[in-house]
Amino acid sequence: MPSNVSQRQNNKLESDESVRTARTGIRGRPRADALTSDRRSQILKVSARLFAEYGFENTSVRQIADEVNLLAGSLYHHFATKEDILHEILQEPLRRIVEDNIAITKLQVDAEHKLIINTITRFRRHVYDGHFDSIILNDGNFFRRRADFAYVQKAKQRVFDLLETILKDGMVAGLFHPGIDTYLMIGTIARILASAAAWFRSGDIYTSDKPASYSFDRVLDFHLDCILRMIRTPSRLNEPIPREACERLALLV
Amino acid sequence: MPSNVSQRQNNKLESDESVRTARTGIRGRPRADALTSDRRSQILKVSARLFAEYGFENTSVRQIADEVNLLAGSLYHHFATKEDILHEILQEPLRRIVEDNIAITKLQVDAEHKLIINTITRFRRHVYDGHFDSIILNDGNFFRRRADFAYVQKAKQRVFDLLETILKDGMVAGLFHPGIDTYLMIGTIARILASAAAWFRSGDIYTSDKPASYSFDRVLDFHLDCILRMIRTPSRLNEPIPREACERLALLV
DNA sequence: GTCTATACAGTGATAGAC
DNA sequence: GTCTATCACTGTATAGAC
Repeated sequence: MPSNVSQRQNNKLESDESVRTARTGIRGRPRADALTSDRRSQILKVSARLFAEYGFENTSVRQIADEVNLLAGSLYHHFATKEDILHEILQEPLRRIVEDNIAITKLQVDAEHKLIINTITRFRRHVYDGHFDSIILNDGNFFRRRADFAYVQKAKQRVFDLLETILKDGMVAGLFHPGIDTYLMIGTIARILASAAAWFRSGDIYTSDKPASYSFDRVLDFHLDCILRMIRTPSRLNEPIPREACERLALLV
Repeated sequence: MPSNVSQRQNNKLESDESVRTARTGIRGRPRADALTSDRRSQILKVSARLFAEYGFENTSVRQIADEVNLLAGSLYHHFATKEDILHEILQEPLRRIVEDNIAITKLQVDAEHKLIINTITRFRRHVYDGHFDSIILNDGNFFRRRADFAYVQKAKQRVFDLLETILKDGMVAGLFHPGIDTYLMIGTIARILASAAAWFRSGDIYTSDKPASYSFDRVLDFHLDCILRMIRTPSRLNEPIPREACERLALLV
């Protein structure tokens, strides 16, 4: 899954032509099979990728238009402003976060299982909603400055609230060591998962003697291990991590 | 130290006027006491702050010029390009990283002490070279795209190399548990410290029931504890963290 | 639904007067 | 060392023809 998306092809002429002929070929007859009203979702998909790579403010509407073979002006038939595109990109991933949290809260398992399931789920989302995740990470300053994007912070808050509940429950149940500063630990766990997923997506290789292509599962296991070491009460450190059981439950989330 | 720098005052007219009178008042007589040839370092300081807050690409030369009470064109008497300003901002913090690494390598202490000293040093740099750190973090994509900034990656590599040596030594010495995947652990530790420092600087408060103003030392202790839990061989988990001894050595670094 | 054409503010950078 | 004036370009966005 790790990939390097670097080549910013300057395919203006080439693609302009190819598509123009394609379009003329079906003039007046909107195909239902392919991407008809899909212009809209096509724009969303391309924008998400560009925003993730260059940042929202550093992506121009011309760049977006180029990649969907439109002229800049034509974008404004589909969206009122560039910011509206961003709003719509954020909508679904944010909804998923809320749904995940509700589902995990309802589970009838102990705090450690919930922690593991939450970790699996969050890490999966971070990795597979990669564009969303990059945007949230890279344009964090932008979202903080702009009041009309405050709902982004609200979703983040929900994630923190769930983690807080889990940590406190686990401490009461004696599963986690009693000295945990939940406030600091919540932030630390969240940042570990987000930044690890960003690394995993980018496929960044920093050390020479490990060309290393790590699988999703291996990276996930590593971080589960780290998090449980930070949190478990020492006497429980050698207990196995109920990975499979939690994995099954995580799929239902 | 945590602060919120949000207000981007639109004081163009106001400051334009006030300064113009101030300058006319001392026309022709450059004061030696204040900032004479300091124009240059003043520009660097202001630029670092702006780049850190808005990102390099989203900061305009006019913004910089405004804040040092110059016109945009005049900046080009001091620097050839906007990118040169960035190059110079990066120079010193990067040099410090290299020096830190050399100093730590030379220390005659065991791997765990080195790990702790390295953690203290890195965290301190992250927090107090805050502008540098924000730039590295926020404009990471920019640096990765641009070959003429490759030296940034090189410094990062040195940090990783040192951590790798420490981890391997500690495992051989039986101080750290033997199963550590050093490659993954290096990245995880580095990201934990960088992202924790970014959080600490921003003073971001995400949970309602903890208004919490954490001290530098408290946050550092928390992360030292987390890192050692992840790494120590279980039987050594209850040994105290030699904080003071390492703190003294870290000050010499 | 897309294109042509354009408005208009902002961008990094330069030339030459003072 | 700073200012004035300006260049060539890119930024988001709009109006109206097809």
